[in-house]
Amino acid sequence: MDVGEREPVGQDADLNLPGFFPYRLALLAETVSHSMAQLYADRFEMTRHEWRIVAALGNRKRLAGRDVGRLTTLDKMQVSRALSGLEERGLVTRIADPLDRRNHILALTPAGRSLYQKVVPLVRAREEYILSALNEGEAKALDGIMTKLQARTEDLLRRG
Amino acid sequence: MDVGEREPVGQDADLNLPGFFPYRLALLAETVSHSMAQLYADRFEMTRHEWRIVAALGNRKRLAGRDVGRLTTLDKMQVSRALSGLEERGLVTRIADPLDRRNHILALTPAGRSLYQKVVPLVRAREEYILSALNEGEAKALDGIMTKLQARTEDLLRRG
DNA sequence: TATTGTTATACTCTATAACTATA
DNA sequence: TATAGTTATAGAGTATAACAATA
Repeated sequence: MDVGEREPVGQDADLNLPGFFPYRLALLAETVSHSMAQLYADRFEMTRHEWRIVAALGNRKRLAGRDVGRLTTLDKMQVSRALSGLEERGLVTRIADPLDRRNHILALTPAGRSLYQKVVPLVRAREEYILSALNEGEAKALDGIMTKLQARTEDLLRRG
Repeated sequence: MDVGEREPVGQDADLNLPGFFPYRLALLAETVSHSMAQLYADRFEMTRHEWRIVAALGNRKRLAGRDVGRLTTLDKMQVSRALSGLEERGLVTRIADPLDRRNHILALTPAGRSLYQKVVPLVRAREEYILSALNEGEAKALDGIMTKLQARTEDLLRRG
C-alpha cells in the first residue's frame, strides 16, 4: 500500500492509521465476524443478533428475557426485535411467566434447537481453524490479552 | 453472570458464548472503538468514517480519492459520503485533478489540519493507556497475533 | 415507583446497483 | 470498455425516549 504524498507535512502530532491498534482491531473484528456470518447468514437467514440469541438459548433449557440481554450484551430493544423475528419463524417460543407476567420465558423450539445443532459445529470448527494460525505462545497469551483489554476499555468507557 | 437454566439439554453440539472467540473479539472491538470515539465524536462532531479519512489525510499532503479508500478500507460510496460532510464543514478540500478529471485531489484545510493536530495526541495517549494493561510478553505477542488472525480470516472470506 | 418489554424515531453503517463523467 | 465518483435504496446496527403492563 504505497500511495499518496509522503512529503513531511511539518507537524508534531502524527498517526499511522494502518498501525493504529484501534483501527487494526476494528478491521480484524469485522473480518472475523464476517467470516463467521458466512456460516449462518445465507444458509439459515439469520442476522448476527438473532444468531447470538439462538446461541444463548442453545445450551439452556429456558431463559428469562432480561437474562438474554445480559448474556448477549444486546439491549432490551434489540432483544425484543430479534425475538419477534425468531418467533415468527418458529425458532423460539416466548411465553409469559405466570409468576411475574412482565417476564417472558424463552426457549428454542425443536426447529430452533435443530438449527443450533447444525450451526454450532460449523462455527466451532471455524473458530478453531482461525486460532490455529497462532503459535503456541500466542495462543496461550490470547485469553489474557483479551480479558485485560476488555477490562481496561470498559473502565475507560465508564469514566468517560 | 449466573442466569438461566443450566440443566443439561441432552445434545452433542454446544457453544459457550462468553468464551467464544469471535463473540469476545466483537465485544472488545466495539468497546475500544467506543472509547476512542469519546475523544472525537462529541467534541468534534465526527463520525468514525469521517475521522478515519481525516486520519488518512493527516500525515500526507494530499491524496487521490481512490487511495483514501484503500488506506481507510472504506468503499468509494462511504468515502464519497463522508467527504461531502467534511467538505461542507470546511475540513477538507476536494479538487478535480487537471490531468485526469475523474480523480479528486484531497487535502485537509488549515481547519482540518488543526483538528487533526488536536485529536491525534488524544487518541495516541488513549491507545497507549489501553495497551499498557498488558504485560511485556503480551504486548510483544499482540502484533503477531493480529497480523496472523487478520491474514487467516481474510483468506477464509475470499474462499467463502 | 421500579421493572420488563414494546413501539417509535433517528442516525450510523453496510451492501448493491444504477448512473454520470471522464478516459 | 473501464475507472472515479455520485446518488439511490434497503437492510442492519446503535441510541434514546415514550409508552404499556405489571409488580
